Amino acid sequence: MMQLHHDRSKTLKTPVLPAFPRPEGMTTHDYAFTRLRQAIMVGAFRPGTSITIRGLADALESSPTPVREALRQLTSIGALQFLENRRIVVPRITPARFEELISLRIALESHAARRAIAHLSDRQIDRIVALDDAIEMAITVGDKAGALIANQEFHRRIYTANPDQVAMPLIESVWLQLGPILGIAMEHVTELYVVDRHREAIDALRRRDEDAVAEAIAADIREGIGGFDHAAISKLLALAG
Amino acid sequence: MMQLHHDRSKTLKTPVLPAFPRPEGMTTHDYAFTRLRQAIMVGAFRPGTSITIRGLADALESSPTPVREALRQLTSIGALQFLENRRIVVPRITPARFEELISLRIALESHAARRAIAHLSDRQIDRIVALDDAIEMAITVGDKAGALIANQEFHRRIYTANPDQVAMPLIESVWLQLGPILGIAMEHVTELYVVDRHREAIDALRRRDEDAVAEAIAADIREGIGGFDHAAISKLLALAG
DNA sequence: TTCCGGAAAATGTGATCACAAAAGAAGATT
DNA sequence: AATCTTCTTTTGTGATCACATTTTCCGGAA
Repeated sequence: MMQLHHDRSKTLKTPVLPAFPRPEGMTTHDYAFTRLRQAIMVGAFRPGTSITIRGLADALESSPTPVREALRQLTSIGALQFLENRRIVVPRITPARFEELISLRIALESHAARRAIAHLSDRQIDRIVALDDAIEMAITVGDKAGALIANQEFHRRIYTANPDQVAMPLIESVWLQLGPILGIAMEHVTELYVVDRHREAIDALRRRDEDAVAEAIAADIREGIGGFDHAAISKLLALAG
Repeated sequence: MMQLHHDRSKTLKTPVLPAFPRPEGMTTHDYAFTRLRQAIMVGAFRPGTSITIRGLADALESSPTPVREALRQLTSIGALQFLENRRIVVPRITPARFEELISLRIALESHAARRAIAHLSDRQIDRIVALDDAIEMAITVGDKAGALIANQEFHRRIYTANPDQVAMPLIESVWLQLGPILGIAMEHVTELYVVDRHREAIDALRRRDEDAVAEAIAADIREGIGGFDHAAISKLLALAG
């Protein structure tokens, strides 16, 4: 494998991806997929951005085959879209679609939280509290991306406590679909609010109170990214073409 | 494009897929994806079945590249699994995982039904009733696969009435994950029950009664495939290796 | 028979290339 | 200036091949 390949040495039009080193033994395809996925999840792409296979292959210093596979996978989970004319784009979001995504997030995540409660040990809950501290730390430092990732990890840690859980991939699909608009929002919001319902969720977890946990998670989503109303989303989308 | 390629003319170990003609203009990749997806959805594959890229490429009379893309997409939605040793298999199901999937189906589909109600016209409801008639017809004739597909179409038709709906792909992901065990169940169930809550759901739709619709859908799932309890699933899985 | 080791076959991976379709650029026509 | 036409470039698609890893097979030793 690993033959030489010629760099096309052109100016890359492809957006710069947050780089991360390629773990030993990871396939080219998997690397491309993971890196793209991460980039979309944290809002590195704008809605409507068009992607080219060869451009990405050059950026990742590989060839079209594994990149195309990665892009295809990303379309399967709603992160990208292959249009009729065979162009590849980051899906555009309408206010209505945005509201559907938020509503779906609430349904999925409150469900996942309920199913996880029985599996959460006190020790695990302590580790989740630590994560919440990390979030507030990132916020005070002003590290938006860091806060975002830590926040996702906070939610993920709760839901995946259930070893037989099957909802996490679907939840992440929704996160991916919200990624692009999240990127826009982050740019236009100068200061980060510290309003979250994490403490409330944690208390409810400690009490093993299903309804309270579900309500705290729902409120957290509603008041977080879900807090953008119809008009705000329209404005954001207009600002970013 | 469309160069010649040599048929390896061997006995194909790959399970026979329900054939369907390739629509004009559809790419090889898309054809492979659609056909495999359909096959898995109706239970044509057993849990644990292993798949090979070249085998499928031969069966579909194409080459590894587009087939691999299709398989990769199917893994993204939980229909297949690439193992560590790079083998591709239909995921195995444990009773606990089965229960999680059913529970997730209920959460997702009752949510999708709620969000669809406002968009359903009386005319659309009439068409859904016709679909329900088709299901009962298929059942009396003994056409299991037909009944299954019509049943899925019944659900899909309701949820997709909402034009901004985003849950359908996730719901189909869950259907795909249930497909293999559904295939086993269909083999070991000699007679088809006609117990469904479709009439109840339709009446609730007509009344635009959100809670009643959600409850009817939930009951339909619980008493349908969801009706298999822990013991029954274990038995089914044991019967089919 | 059982277990081990090495050869042979099968299989996933990824780079490359030819092809077709789409997009973009440039010039002519209205 | 706007629109259409033609040529060039870009881009997605899919077949093919070389390579590395894994699996399978088979013969010999315990």
